[in-house]
Amino acid sequence: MARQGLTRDDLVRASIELIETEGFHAFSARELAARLRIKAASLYNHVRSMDELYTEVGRYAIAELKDAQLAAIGGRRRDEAVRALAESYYRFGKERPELYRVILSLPMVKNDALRQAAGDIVEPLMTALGGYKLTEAQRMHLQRVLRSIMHGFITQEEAGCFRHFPVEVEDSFRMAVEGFLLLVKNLENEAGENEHDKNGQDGAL
Amino acid sequence: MARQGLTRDDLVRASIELIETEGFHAFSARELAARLRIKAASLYNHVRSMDELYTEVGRYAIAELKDAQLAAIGGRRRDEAVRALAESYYRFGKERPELYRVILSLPMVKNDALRQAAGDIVEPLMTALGGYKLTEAQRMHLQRVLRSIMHGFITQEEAGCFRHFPVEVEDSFRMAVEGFLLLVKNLENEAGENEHDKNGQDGAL
DNA sequence: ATAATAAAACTAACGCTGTTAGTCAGGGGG
DNA sequence: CCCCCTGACTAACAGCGTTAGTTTTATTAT
Repeated sequence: MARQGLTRDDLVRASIELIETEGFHAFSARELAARLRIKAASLYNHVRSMDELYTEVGRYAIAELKDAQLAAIGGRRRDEAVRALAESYYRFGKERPELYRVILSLPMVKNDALRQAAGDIVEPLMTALGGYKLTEAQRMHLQRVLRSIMHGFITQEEAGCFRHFPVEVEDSFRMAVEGFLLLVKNLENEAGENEHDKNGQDGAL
Repeated sequence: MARQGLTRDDLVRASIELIETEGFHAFSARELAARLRIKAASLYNHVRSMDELYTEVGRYAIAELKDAQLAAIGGRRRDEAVRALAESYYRFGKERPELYRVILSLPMVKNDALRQAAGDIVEPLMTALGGYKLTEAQRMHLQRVLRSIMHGFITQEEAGCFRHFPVEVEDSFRMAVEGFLLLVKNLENEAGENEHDKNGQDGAL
């Protein structure tokens, strides 16, 4: 009615706020519209579908996560960089669970924008791994390993899978990260040995 | 109409089949009812809610996963047991993705039946870790670590997060498992050293 | 065998979801 | 100044889970 000059970006911002405050499940066309003092149908003047809007929130979430990770790495290198990265990832999942849920539920497949955004999550990881003497292939594998560890921890803790044992989840997580560093060192050492006897790609792992 | 003598179990079975064949998203009251040649409202003669039915499917999925893991362990011990367990977990996620999705989406929190079922997933892991010289607390932590790795890999691969790099996902997974074994051995050795100088709980990790 | 009861199906409806079509009003450019 | 486009509106559709109330059927008891 009052023609308040809403933009597509306003919808995205309102969606983010709605999801972060009221939670994942509260995201609906009519609820979002109500917050913008608009009827649900009017949303479609700015956005093609609710899905598109949700995807936009996902891109924001990914960007936030990426920034947090890059900030965590800062000037750190090697183990310190990895530890800081892992901790920031873990914190993001705990402190902004709804945003992280959005990332989880994004169907990265068959969506170009999201596929590109997924690359944004990879980047800080590859940066953190850049300080080690590794092949590019090893870095790719290790990036997946570390990401799986971090991702696995957050989702399972949030799902309540970690409540049956009376030991601290953060300690478990730290142990996982230290284990990862062990693996990295092991691969580094193997490479060093192979430099002597030119054994090529057939390391123990 | 024809009173075909449907049982609650029939609904669960039909739900499982519906989800496994048509996929996660196709699970709806009316679709399920149609397959049973029944109207949606009639489902409520056998089940309190769709949520309850969905939870039942989840319990089935967890039981299947547990069985697969126990079978994989078989008579194996230590590293062999862990490798077999990890591989069977990974296979389950790839071969029955819809069932695994169900497990993922179960809100384990605030549901006693599911909390108990969650314990079923832990059991084989603890069994596989039983062969190592570890404290009970270490086993609990390590169980979480391994579970996070396996879980993280499956979910991320299914979400399409692993497509940006041209290296085999299975190789990454194997690297992760071998890294986990490295961690386990490291903890075992520390324990051995501490037996000499009675250093107590303050290991390097 | 027949009457009573309980179980399982039905229809109709409610409130919610995303979405579309068609309508009306108001501000900016020719 | 008028026109027109944009952004709002209302009404409606198809789908969702779910409830109430009704009818049919099968079993059980007399």
